[in-house]
Amino acid sequence: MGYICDFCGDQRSMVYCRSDAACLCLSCDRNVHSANALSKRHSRTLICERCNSQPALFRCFEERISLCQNCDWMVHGNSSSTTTHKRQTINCFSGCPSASELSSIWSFVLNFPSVGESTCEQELGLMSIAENSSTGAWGPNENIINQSVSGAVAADEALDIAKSSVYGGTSSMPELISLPNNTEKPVGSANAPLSKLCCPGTKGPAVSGDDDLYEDFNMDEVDLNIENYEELFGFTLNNSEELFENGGIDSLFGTKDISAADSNCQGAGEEGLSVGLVNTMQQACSNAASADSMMSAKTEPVLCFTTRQGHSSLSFSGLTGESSAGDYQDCGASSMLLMGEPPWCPPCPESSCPSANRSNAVMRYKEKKKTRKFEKRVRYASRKARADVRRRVKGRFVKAGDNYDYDPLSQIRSY
DNA sequence: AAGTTACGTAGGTCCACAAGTCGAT
DNA sequence: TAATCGACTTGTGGACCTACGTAAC
Repeated sequence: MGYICDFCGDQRSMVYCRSDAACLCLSCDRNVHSANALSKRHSRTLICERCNSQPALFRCFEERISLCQNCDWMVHGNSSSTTTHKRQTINCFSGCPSASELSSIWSFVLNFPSVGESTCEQELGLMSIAENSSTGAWGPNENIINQSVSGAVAADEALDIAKSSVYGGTSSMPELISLPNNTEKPVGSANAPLSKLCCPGTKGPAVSGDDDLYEDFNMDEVDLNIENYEELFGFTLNNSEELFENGGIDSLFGTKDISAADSNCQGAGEEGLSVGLVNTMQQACSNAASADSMMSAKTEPVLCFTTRQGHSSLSFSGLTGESSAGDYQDCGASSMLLMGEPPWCPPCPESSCPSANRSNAVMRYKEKKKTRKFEKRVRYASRKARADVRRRVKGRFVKAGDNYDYDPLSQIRSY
């Protein structure tokens, strides 16, 4: 993936296709994605002009550059001179838009090469560009993010963000939408505000105190029972720790139910806080953390659902300061969240897309897990030192003084 | 082609106990 | 507020066991 079109290897790539994990020039993009009805549904966006490998999420007016989540943070997250840069979210598109249509949604891109009109628009009868309409998406003004604005974004705004950023078109708005709100906090920021998940049915905007934050997500208004978790997450959990640490494929992509929250969560209950939480999904999303990235996090990641006095929130955890943003972006699945398209809101209503995404996710997960296995990190050297010299019976530790069949020091048996 | 068996691989579990954590005093 | 104490939890590695996938028959 990079500067040159992955398909023709000739032209400069301009578009990133999440489904294909490919960088394409506009011409190839049209060719590839006009091939069939499924490929037409691939959502694409511009390529980050900084790293040339990730889908861009924001357009910085000052820098005149399109940036992915990670690069956006690199550019705007640390320098006080750039934190106030105004930025516009970059919409995804699908179908086979013409150059002029692309220009209309990405007005900041001055010269779209003409790629000719394909017939697929007519065939499709619609084109699901996330337009800057007044209702379903951000208008130009609405798109502007000023980083000086802190923390949470109002629910309606978040909904609009999701609508415009996740996927165009009018069909199948997800029941729960992640907020691609990326810019406020760095990786592992301990006090990051809860990211908010909003639902189309939620009531009006609530800007932001912590309490308001909970108000945006009202359990009474969201059909979020246990049966819906699979729909919600794209997978179901039995134990979040199992999910993230042990990483059983079944627990991630399979059919287990949510039956027990992590003990870390359970201990957090106060004042109706049913399940505790550790960090925030915002952190996960803001660092382009994919599911498997989070799974590979080195410290106890937790997925928790919280309710407090009728207010609810949802959070992922597992990102710590020792994990750089780049760590989360180098994985294939990152685009899922980078695109503002969480696994629980498939971009297309048909079942084919989720299944394809799912198989891709499984494949990426397996590869990641394979690699991760050999990266075990010892947290306490002293404990390792003890374990290394401990006497055992068939691999198990034995009480001091008991017979043993293996002594790491002497390699002899006591009987 | 379908079913059975053998084999390899991956991951979970078990054990004891020092070190760490946390609440009570 | 700081110090101390006790109860509880965590983490560590090697061997074993089980589940799963693949190949051969």
